[in-house]
Amino acid sequence: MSLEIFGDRWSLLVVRDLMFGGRRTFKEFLDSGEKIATNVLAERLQRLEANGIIERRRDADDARKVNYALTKKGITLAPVLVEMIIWGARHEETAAPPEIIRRMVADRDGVVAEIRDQWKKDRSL
Amino acid sequence: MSLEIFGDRWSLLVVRDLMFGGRRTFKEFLDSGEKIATNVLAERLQRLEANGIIERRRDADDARKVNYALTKKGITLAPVLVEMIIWGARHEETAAPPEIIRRMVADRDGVVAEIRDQWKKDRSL
DNA sequence: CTGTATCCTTAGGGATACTG
DNA sequence: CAGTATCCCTAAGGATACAG
Repeated sequence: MSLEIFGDRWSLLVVRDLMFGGRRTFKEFLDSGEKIATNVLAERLQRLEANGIIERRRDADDARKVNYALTKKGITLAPVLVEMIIWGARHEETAAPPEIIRRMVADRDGVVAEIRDQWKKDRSL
Repeated sequence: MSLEIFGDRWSLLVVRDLMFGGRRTFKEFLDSGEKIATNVLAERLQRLEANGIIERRRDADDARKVNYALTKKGITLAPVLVEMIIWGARHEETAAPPEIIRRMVADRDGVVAEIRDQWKKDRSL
């Protein structure tokens, strides 16, 4: 089963950050609010890469930097993540849900389409 | 986050069995293919009940039997589960996907609606 | 910055026996 | 049948130091 991805808290968070959080570097993931250890993050990034969900490339400008990005396969996770987030928004008391989440609730498929378009743009740079 | 549910392999499997597998008793969950230990299953059933996802009732006929069922909140997980299953079907080589899964891929919202209707019927018995 | 390498602790979970 | 109760053990993960 695909539970390797869906059944894992940390993998889900990394994909979420990549998909909606605009985060792409090791450090950015680390600073994502939730406290993840460096070894754990490294292990998950490897696993996600092995599963073809993300890919890593060195930054063109700064050779020390590494950028992670969702692969074509990875971006297909959007509908699942969006559905999870909608569910969460409906069943937990969030003071004021961010704009993006309100839009998901109102127009799920529209937001998924946007996410895909944005990914294509970023990718073709 | 709702990761208490989504981030847990066993919880996901129980909900799946309840939603699509027609399983409702402790023993049926145990025999679900995946090998889950009795103590683990018991713990997850409690947790899911505490979270308002499932409810337990004694069988009307056989007092020794206990039936589990999705609550109103639990059934709202259908779109998420369906989306996960569709993703899985698309990215793993399953020899011959069961009918229900083929229907999900073809008509996601239709299947979700059916699941809900079926739940209502079962519930009003 | 992007990780490895260790160490150490704990929770999760398998196996099994047993109870109401 | 539907769980509890143990025991035991391993793998996951937190903390921290260090390296390329």
